[in-house]
Amino acid sequence: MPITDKKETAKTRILRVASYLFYREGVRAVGIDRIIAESGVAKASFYRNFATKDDLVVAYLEQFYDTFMKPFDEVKARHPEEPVKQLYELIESLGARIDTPGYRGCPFANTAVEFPNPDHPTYEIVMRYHTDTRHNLALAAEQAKAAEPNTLADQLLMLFNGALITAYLDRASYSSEHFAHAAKLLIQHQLTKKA
Amino acid sequence: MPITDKKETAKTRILRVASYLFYREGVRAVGIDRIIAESGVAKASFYRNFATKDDLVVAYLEQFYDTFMKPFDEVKARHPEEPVKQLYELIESLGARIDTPGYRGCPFANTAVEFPNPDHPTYEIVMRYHTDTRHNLALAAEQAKAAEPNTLADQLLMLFNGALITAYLDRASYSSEHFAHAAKLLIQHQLTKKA
DNA sequence: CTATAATGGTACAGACCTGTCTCTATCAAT
DNA sequence: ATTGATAGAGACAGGTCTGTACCATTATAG
Repeated sequence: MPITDKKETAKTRILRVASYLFYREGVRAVGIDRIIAESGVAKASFYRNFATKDDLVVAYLEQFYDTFMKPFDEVKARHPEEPVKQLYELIESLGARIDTPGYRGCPFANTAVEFPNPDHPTYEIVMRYHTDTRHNLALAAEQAKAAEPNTLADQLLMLFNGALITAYLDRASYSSEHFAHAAKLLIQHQLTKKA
Repeated sequence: MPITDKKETAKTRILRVASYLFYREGVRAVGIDRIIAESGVAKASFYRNFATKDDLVVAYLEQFYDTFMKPFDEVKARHPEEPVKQLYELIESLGARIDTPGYRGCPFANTAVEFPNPDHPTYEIVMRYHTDTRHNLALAAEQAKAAEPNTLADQLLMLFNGALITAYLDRASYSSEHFAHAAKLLIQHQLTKKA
């Protein structure tokens, strides 16, 4: 096996190019041939690293899973004893992600729209992303002593998903300030409410 | 030209079957051959009524456009002098739509995900749906004397889109009560706030 | 230097997709 | 009954897609 990793390996190159194209143009719209051409890789090399296109799509989502979950760990580490601050920073984090150039919506939602069949290999990771996100939100809400942590988690998740898709559909009608303001309103209402 | 319409014409049959399949399985996933087979129509008849598949997709979205815009007219007619009631009934209307069996997300958002290219023929109607919805919300917010009508419209649109996509991605984490409650909270905050 | 593993290039098979074409059958109006 | 519009059935072309096979090339390990 190779010791040096100076040159980017074929597998990582494929995954990088595929992620870029899948996210920008959609999974179904981007064919294997295009990925091979733009990553400068042989077709055989592709199929040696990914048995099927679906396997590549799952790997693409796994990457985003890590990216999307990291903020939860980060805010927990940064403010271990301040759950409300955790929630607020999660809001900032999502707003920043949306304001990033090249933003094209939520890759999990997008993939679920392209492959609605629960038998599809992508179904599992989309659900995992969603339930984990909801679980983390509920945990923070509970520690923040929200009156109804699950209600708050559901509402925040709804608003998060709404921000993600609205900013994608029509940039002009989205504002990170309006989003953050609405989210904080939902949080504050749950904190001042009697359980 | 035919006088009687007793038998469903080929065009409406195609559109009905295509709408069902496009909405359930996605536009790219459903081919012309399948639509022809399931609507019991000849291929020539199909292309006599729709020059291309894209034309059919646009017709499919036009149908949904009417469906999605109707509630705005209805609530306005029902409560012409009560804009807050209009907003509340719009919330109810959306919740009811989501709770309908066979619900599979927002057809406009779904199509935009499948065809992100602004040059695609579907782009225009998706934008039209979105801007019209936002405009109608802002109008009601203004008449309700919201402190910042455009802010409220943006936030409601975000929450509406979020409810639509969240209910699609994970039915278990969606609740029409939680949605309605969050929406009413945003409205009430804008009504009690000083301009 | 040699052996081994990873890679590039490319042709190809089989399926599916959109769209065109021809021919035949039906049906309503005159 | 004849005519003209509408519709069904299906072959076919040209392209694209996924996935396989074969062979030459490069680079690294021993």
